[in-house]
Amino acid sequence: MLRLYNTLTRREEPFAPAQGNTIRMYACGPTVYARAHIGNFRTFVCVDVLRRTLKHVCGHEVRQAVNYTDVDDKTIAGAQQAGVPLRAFTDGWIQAFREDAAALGLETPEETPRATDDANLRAMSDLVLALERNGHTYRRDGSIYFRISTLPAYGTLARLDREGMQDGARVDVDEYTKDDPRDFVLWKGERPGEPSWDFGTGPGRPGWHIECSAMALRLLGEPPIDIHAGGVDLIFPHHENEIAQSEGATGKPFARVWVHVEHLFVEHEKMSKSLGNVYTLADVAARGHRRSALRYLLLSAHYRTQLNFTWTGMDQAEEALRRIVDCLARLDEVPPGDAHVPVLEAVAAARQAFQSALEDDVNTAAALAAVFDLVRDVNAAIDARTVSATDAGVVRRAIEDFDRVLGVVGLRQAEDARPPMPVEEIERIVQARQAARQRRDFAAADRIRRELAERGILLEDNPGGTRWKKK
RNA sequence: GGCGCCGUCGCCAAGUGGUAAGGCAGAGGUCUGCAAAACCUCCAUCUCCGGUUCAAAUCCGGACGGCGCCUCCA
Repeated sequence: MLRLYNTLTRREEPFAPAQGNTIRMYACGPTVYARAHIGNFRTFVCVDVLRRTLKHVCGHEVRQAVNYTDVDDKTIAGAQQAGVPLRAFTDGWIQAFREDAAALGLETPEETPRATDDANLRAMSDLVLALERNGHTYRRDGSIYFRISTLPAYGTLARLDREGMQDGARVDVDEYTKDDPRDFVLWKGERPGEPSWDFGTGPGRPGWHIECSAMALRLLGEPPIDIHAGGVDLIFPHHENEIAQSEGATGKPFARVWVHVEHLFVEHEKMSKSLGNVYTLADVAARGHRRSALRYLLLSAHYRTQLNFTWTGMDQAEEALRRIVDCLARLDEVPPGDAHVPVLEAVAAARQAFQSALEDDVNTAAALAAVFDLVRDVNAAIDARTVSATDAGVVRRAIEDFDRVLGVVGLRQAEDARPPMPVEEIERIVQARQAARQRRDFAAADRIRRELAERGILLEDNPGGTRWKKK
């Protein structure tokens, strides 16, 4: 059974869906005003692996919602600068996000709502009005605020200490007037030059926190939902406020388990525009790295530890992934025959270790170790000629199953299937080189290999023939 | 000021009471026309100091070092 760390209780807990076999999960998605960076994607990749673990290791159904925040200060400012309507502006960044997500092998969630869709705005307005009826709000200059003093449980998730947090804490300087600095806005009153909607609250636009509460409740059904996930920085105030809104309106707990992914650092520093270390997928690709290697790197550490992104780390990830893919390629050249018990045992041991690792709070680092243990055993067996095509199928299926969760091997294979030059040309050249080798014209053979290497293609001469692969 | 996390081999990273997984890099060897791939062997006592225990990287206390949150942020 899966054990998951719950931020609410600060401990690992056995996890099962509240009702039936379906997990209802919400994860906070991107604000679509720019290209998402690799730190954003660490969170999304980890949530993707959690999703896949729930499906393929635990055998649950998953109903997941991930939102696009397409209205806030940044998107409004961006649209104004670009001189295009807000919707057109955010359309472009949503498209960019989807491309990057696909390149990283992220599965598409069942629901990907946009905050500014009418159904969602209506849900937000209804939620605000429910809070108003329950006495949790006040109005000021056309805006509606949540009064946290009306909810004694406020601060439970973030473990806020009412006394201790005064000194040294930076004061929230908001353009809107609030009774208590920690009160937060639910609905921002209409302002010139800003988009505005009115579904009963009065004209304006939603505050940031309300969209997640409203869309989670609308799309995932009766609270509590099973899992709510996001980056650690969202614990406060975003998730704390989501809880306040949902529970203030419904009177029921909002989410059973809160999962938070630690931050990605770059060369030991927090990513920031002023340091110039905010990288996107395009930046990583421009350095000659595969998306699969980035996904691998993001999975190589446990999701609750800070992960330090470095370019040498990317190099190491490329090599590690190559080891798995090369092993798979060797399996293709194994002779037919019956199964060998030691191979089957190695596969069984790996499956067991892999599952245990993921059930232990999604320990991807340990799960990867199980994969590499299998790779070593299989390679040794291939050298000892004790692997048949029958065994190869068993091994391949195991690694395919592992990759249903990791999502990294298939990604790499797909990338490598698109070499920098036409496949037919590569194969023609390889054949020409084979002919040279037959004539024992090794000078020519080596020259051809060198030329291909310069064009990004590496050759491996094996007993069964020559294999080419992308550098 | 308050709350919290971390410090494991050159690099990355599991392990959280029973005597240090895995990956990358490195050294030697086997195989190979060469190379690659692969295999075999080698390569740490866990920041430091005390304490608890038959037994600690793992628990407790302290020191040093790094980091996060309390503000928009994945």
